[in-house]
Amino acid sequence: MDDELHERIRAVITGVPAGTVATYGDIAALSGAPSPRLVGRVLAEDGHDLPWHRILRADGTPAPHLAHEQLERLRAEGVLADGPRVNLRKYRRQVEPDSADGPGTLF
DNA sequence: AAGTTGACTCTAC
DNA sequence: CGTAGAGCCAACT
Repeated sequence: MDDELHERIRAVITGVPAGTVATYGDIAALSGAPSPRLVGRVLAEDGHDLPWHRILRADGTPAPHLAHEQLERLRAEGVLADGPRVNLRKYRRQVEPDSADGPGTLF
């Protein structure tokens, strides 16, 4: 049943560390969701108890209708947004501090 | 059953 | 940086 997937998605979102952010695609990949859209659906339906404000779109901008509050909440957690956009490079999953590579080559 | 919709993403121009 | 199209999946009409 997809109930399990639903719960798994919730679990992954809950597991996102405070002060960091993740994209819908990330949640989808980590939870095994077939598509990022499912993540959005779960959040819309049952995200009231989850740290939904840590979930951003692939370009670092939050969903249009929530943008205002989301950025506000993130700011309260120490995630500083550059305009309407959040620096995914810096806050996304808190990637390793060093990749033996110059800037821009990460990921 | 077929068409829309939506807290999405990617590639192309 | 912007728009456009295609792919995507489950719920809703």
